[in-house]
Amino acid sequence: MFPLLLERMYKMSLFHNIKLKRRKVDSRCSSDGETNPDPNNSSPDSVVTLEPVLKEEELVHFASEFPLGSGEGGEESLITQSEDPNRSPDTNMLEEELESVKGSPMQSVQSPSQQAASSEREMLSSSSQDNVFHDEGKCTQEGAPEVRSEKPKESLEERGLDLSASTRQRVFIEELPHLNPHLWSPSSAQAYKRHFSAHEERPHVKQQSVSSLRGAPHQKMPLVMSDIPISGAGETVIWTSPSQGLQPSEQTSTSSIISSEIPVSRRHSVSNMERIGLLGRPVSSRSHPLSLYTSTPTSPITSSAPTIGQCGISAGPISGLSAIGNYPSFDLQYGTNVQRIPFTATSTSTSREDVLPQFRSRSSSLVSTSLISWSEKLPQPGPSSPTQLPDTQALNLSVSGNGRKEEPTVMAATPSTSRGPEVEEEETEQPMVCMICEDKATGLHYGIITCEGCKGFFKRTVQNKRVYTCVADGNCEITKAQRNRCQYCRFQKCLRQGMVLAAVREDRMPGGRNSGAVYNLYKVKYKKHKKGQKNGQVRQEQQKPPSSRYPQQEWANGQILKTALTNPADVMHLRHRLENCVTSSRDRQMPVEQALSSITQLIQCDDFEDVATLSNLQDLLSIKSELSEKLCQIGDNIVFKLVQWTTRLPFYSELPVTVHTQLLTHKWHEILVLTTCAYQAIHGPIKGSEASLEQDIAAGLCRLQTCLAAMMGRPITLDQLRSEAGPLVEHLTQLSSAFRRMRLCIEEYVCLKVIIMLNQAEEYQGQRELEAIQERYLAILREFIEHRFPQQPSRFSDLLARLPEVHAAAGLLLQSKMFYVPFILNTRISR
DNA sequence: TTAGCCTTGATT
DNA sequence: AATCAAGGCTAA
Repeated sequence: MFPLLLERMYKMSLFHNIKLKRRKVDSRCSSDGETNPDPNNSSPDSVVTLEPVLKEEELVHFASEFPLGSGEGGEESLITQSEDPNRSPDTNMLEEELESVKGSPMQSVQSPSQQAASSEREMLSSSSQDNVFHDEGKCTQEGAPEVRSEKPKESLEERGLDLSASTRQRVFIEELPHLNPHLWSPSSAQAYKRHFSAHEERPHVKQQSVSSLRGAPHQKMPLVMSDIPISGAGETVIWTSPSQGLQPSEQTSTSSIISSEIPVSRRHSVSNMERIGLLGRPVSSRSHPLSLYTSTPTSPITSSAPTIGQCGISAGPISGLSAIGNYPSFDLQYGTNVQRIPFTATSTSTSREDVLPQFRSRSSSLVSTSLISWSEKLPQPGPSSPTQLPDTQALNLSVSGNGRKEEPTVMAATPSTSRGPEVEEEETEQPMVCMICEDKATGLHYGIITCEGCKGFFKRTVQNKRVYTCVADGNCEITKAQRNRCQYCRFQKCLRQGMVLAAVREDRMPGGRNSGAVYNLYKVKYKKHKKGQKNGQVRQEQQKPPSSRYPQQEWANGQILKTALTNPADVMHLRHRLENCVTSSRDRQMPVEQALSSITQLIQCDDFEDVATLSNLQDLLSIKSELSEKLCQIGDNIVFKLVQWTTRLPFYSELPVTVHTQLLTHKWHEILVLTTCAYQAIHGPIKGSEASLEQDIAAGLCRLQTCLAAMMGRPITLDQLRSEAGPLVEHLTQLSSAFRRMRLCIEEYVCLKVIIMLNQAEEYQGQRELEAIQERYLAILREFIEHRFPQQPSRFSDLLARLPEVHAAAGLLLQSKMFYVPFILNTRISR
């Protein structure tokens, strides 16, 4: 994996060079001399000395021992970086890996500091385009705005954020045991494999069923989360966020592998690549974000009474940063020992066959490929998630057993149409279909596969900074026949599907290829690129959001919102105060262009349909697998998408991973509720006959009944369903209905989502930081609403007033542990 | 304004 | 030389 990474870095440098070449005319590319303020800077000296090398241990981070977190905050390093004495890289394998990525594009491998230094130049090409917005209103004729550098990056410590070394090494999802479905059952690694690295897997590996890898059979049909037994040797994948603080001295101690693989002459380039980076994610957290856990049973499951299928993320209390401390409770709950096993080629290929059977048959290179692919996928921001990639595409990206790569075929279907198993594309050359209008596609354009028409449309829109308006409700269908009816919706779809603004060249230079930075934003990679590169990790243009410019006002908003979220009873009072705030701050509004641009960013981050629906529900219903497995798949899905979304957020890099962890920990269920209900409201069937709420609820229960019966393989009475899921369905339906009535639009939804997540009730060190960001999005949302719905002066506060309902429904969801319910309620409209 | 076809130029 | 994804041109 190591050379693979290096090769990628080298590639990055090549792309970067192009970029420089292309952009050097731009005089604004100037901030290179900026010192790096980030104390996390893992390699400031590498930037200066152009010495890119990373210590191998840093690149190949394996924790061989994981203390189970004794402290409340788990402050001791959770990941001990130990050299595995058994680790002797198979040279052939490594070379295979290297070979397999020849010609591959760079991936974002960057230290946190590099990010600070990186975005300036790279963002220039997109910054002005980011200001294109897509609603009525003026367009930004002034041209490119300056790179947002008015907010000098304070050191994170100065910002009161915990950046102790151990904290920096903290695990991301690892800190969310209840959020981490991998802690639920042994099937997790397999499930993650499906999600993350199916693209690279060899077919024969894919075939392995999870259950066949298990030990003892389940004692009984698991129905509730706490019923899911972990009764066999299994494994759980945990994301880790390994060390970020590489010392320059360490970095110079290049391993022989590095020296041999990267000619000295290239190191400059590699270093440049590091420096420019892509979207500013730490090298280390990118490189090896996971390790494996195994679970072995120590006692029979102590189950609660059988009840309607519940799935879940731990039933235990949500405890945020002290999540590590949850592991013991997890153990207790499930009667298992959790043994952490480093996920390394050596460990999987040598002695731990019994524990990691699913990887046993894989070559170490494949394991490392998976590892790398994980690391590439997880922490990088981008407007679409890898889960979007159809499994069939993943299959096409698999490598053959001897490590040689097969030519990946670009899928032409939209994520929504390509998810199903129906899209078998094998060698048969199916005509490519435009991901926007389904016309005949002519290739990859601006990051996705489109027809000439949509390509040209996108180009014209961006180049001319055109602004469109939808005369309807912003949900126009875009097909070949109708694509010219609504430019607004067409362009929105372009963004949603992942077309990259930055790919439209400011300098209009024809020909050539795009820079790596731009290329890395692509959802689909160049056909020529080899399998390892292809898993469409799309990153979004990283535009440093401006610092909060409205401290007082927004602070007030934040306080009000917080109260609203925690004390629903005060909504009326809050609404009144909010309205005061809104009116009293009119003179401080952010420019509408900025608001719209930020919203566009959020929309790009948010793969709405993907996050709001279960793509493989049909599979879940039909496949004869154990219920626990199905539930875990759902859980995997949920968590993965949530994490993906988080990492793509524009402000992701503004907060330490630990904070994001905390945010997700506390808010995942509300986000889930908001997402699914908003989806239902926005994309659901138009209730022409104005079905009553009761009818809607009844319909939802019926659907639930059907799905559950199919999943569980036995009928369920409506009474049982009603008693156990009734209130939840009611709440969700009510919320959807309320959103639908007010015609919630996607712009509002993406803002609300961020606002909800950033609303942390409890105090902690970085509170102010969060509030600042939240307030920014409150201002953005308010601005948007005032602009888009000027005739609805109370819409902003009305919208916020829905949040307590989200809170309540989410509470029910958590309580019920039936996290799939909102998805099932959505499925009839998603399929 | 759209979209099909052409030119361009870096990469393979 | 072929490929591919940029931008350009122009008839409709």
